[in-house]
Amino acid sequence: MSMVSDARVVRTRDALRQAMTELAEESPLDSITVRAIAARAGVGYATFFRHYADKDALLADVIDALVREFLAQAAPWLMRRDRVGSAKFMCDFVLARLPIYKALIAGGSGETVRGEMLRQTMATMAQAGERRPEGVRDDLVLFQIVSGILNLLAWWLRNLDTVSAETMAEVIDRLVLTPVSTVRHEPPAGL
Amino acid sequence: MSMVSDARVVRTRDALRQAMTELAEESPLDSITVRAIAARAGVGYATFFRHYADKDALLADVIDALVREFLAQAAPWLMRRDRVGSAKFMCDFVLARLPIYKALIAGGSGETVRGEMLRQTMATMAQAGERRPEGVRDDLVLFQIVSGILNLLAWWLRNLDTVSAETMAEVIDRLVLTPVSTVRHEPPAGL
DNA sequence: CCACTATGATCCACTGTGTATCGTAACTTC
DNA sequence: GAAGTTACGATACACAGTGGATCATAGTGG
Repeated sequence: MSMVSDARVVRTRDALRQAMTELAEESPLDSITVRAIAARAGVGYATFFRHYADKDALLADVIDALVREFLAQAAPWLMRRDRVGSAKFMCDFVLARLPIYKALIAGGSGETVRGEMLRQTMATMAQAGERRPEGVRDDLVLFQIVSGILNLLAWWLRNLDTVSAETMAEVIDRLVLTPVSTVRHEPPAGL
Repeated sequence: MSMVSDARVVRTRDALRQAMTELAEESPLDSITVRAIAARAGVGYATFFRHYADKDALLADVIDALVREFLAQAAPWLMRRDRVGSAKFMCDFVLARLPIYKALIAGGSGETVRGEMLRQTMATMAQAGERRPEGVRDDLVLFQIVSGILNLLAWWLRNLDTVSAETMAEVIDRLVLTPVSTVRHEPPAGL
């Protein structure tokens, strides 16, 4: 994929991603400047722009990696049809990486996370040769699954003290996964 | 509420809200400058800051008015227990004000809309003396209703050409309203 | 009618972005 | 290990947008 053989490039980009992650966990995204990122990464200011067009491009790169990690680990769970088990895995996964997910999902850039999650999920499904369920707008279904789960997780991350991962998994199953699975087999008129 | 008797103030604020609305329908929110808003409103640049702390404050004011309008007209529908009818009303309502809702919900500030919608809905319910259903985290329920509907509307506004309002109302009912209503009476263990 | 105050015009300091330049240091390839 | 390539740090700069300040003027409410 990435035809980068120069060790300096790898080092710099890793440092920038790491710096962005750290800063995102410390302060709101809008207040993070390119200068702060470069400083934290121990990298010259101008060097930043040799690797990323702007702050959002770096953030997208960070999110891309996070989503990739999630999908890789989640794949076996999603193969089985154990809905509550899948939901539980997601809750535990987020819980184990609390700071950054709190910053991203509950913070301002849930939009970007959702977009990247949708993109990569579609790509993964396409290469897995998933067949399209007939009579159902499966882009709407996928959108609802991803958005619905991210929504509930966003709420949960702001209410961790009052709701356990087990309970949240059950909620996700009842409010998103099960409803979507029923609509898949018995679509409303018109879809 | 607003203790403003000076006609100039009313005129200026109306002009600013109107200008913000027009510009939001024309271009992405981030690219709208305070200078552009002031110019469009036919108002001096410095005058803007005499009424709003920044661009977001004005946007919040505009959204506040939109949500207020929605809740006022939606109240009768929400009193009845006709879920599909309520969903249909929402779809038609948004459809009748397409440009601004497309800019806000499908655009970048869905977060603000959701927040304002949650705030005002809670306030409305509180003053209507809605009783708290026992054993259910009703803040989670309300959050899910508002977020879920706004999510699906956001998708719909990007796919208006392929899905009718009637179909969308049915989808909203099946994916959000009905699931939430079942969890209300039979909550998952732990809530 | 008059005191009051919102307004328009303009200036300014400040922050952040993104580009350009240049000498130096590090890396890859052979 | 040497040579050629290339990324890097430092710095300067043009530019856009913000938000606060001033002051004469015009509109407003009592």
